[in-house]
Amino acid sequence: MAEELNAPRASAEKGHPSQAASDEPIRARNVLKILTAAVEIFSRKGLDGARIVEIAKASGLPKGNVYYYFSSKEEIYNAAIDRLIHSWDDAFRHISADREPGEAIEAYIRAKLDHARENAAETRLFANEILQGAVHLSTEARDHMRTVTSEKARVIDIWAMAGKIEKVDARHLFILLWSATQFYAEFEALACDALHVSQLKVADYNLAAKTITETVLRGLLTRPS
Amino acid sequence: MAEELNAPRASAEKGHPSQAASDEPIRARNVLKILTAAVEIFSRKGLDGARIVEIAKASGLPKGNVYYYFSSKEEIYNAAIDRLIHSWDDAFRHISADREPGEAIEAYIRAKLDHARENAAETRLFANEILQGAVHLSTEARDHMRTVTSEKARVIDIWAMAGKIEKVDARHLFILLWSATQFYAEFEALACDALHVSQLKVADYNLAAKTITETVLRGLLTRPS
DNA sequence: AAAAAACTTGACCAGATTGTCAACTTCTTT
DNA sequence: AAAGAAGTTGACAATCTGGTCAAGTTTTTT
Repeated sequence: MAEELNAPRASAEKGHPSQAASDEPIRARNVLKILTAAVEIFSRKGLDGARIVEIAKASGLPKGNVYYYFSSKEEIYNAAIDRLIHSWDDAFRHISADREPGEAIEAYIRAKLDHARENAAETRLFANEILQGAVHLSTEARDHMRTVTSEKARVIDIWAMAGKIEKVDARHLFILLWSATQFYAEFEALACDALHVSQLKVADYNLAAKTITETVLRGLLTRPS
Repeated sequence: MAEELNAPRASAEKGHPSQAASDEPIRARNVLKILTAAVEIFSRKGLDGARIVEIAKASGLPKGNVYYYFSSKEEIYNAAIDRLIHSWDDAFRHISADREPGEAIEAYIRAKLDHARENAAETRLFANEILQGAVHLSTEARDHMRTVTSEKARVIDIWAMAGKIEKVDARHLFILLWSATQFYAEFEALACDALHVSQLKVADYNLAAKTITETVLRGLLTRPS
């Protein structure tokens, strides 16, 4: 209902995928401005806490213009959330049965940390959404994450059965890795306090990667003793 | 300014610590009701996202009554936040130089996980506050946490110098332990999906403790090889 | 039991917030 | 260059929200 408003929007909603940004420069640019600002604000305040004037101001557009592209705050939020899911898979791709567990897990940790650092706002937004109970995550998105997790858990099991790593609960292991790699972006204020720095730099992320990798891998890899 | 309103409140604000709940049954009971409800709501929505009518409803008191005990939403929030800090130290007490690192760290992990499970709402509230930039954490609270962290980091260093554990960056190690132990309470929805359960039970927490402990300790403890 | 203090409550207010819209400007098409 | 589509904008309305308060009830004190 009320989906037919803002007619021009609909025409571009599921536009021909062959024609990208240059096809609709103004719309694409402004939608991007809005979503970028929205991710930043939503990631700190959540859906209910964010004020759309704040998003409008951060995007450099007047409020009325924001409503030209999106019909409600929820719609902006959902659009922002939808973009998060795909980033889930990327790092996970490293967990593959045909690789050696040591380098695969190290690569995974690095990829996760890099992603969190380079997409801190998105990472926080995701955290915020889960904190609130994942109410706005589509069931498809959750199903997808579940499926990928199961798939990758089997890789861990295969490595364990092959004697390449110690026996470990794969799902809890993933949680251990997720939590550690996302922490620095999500709880930057706390990490800064703990590390006695005023701002996380690349060096801090490198030492984080080293600490996580060494600690976990040393505990995981079987040794030819 | 405007601090003199609600006069009776002030009289009990810093009341004689010798007389506890039974001294002011009604006030103590209602303040507790409000704070309990507030922690639950704030932990999901944050300061700006929470509606005080919602807190009022959850506490079973009419809104006007809530304002009889607290003069603003911020005051409720700060009161809720203040209670979090002390729980910080409790688990940390296990990290002590005169204990064996293996059992000390295991006890620490267990204590942290237990605390997160038993105080899920508080744990989420803390996470939410840090996510938003820790703006409402008093500087004393942050200083305290920093101090305790430094103190305990030295214990790790002592263990490492004594050759009892591998060399590791103590602060990043703590972050690894914090993130893993808090994850289950903060991101329960995600953990449930990952573990293929609809609700976390004690058994899940036990397996979490086992996985974290074994993985980290196996990677940390030096072996008499 | 009377008075005072503590507590309760729903109605109310002012400002904030979401969402609308008509008039306007800019871009695209022909 | 004309016409139509797309985009812009500030003003506006309806609702929501934080916070107040006066009038009432209950509890405590004397």
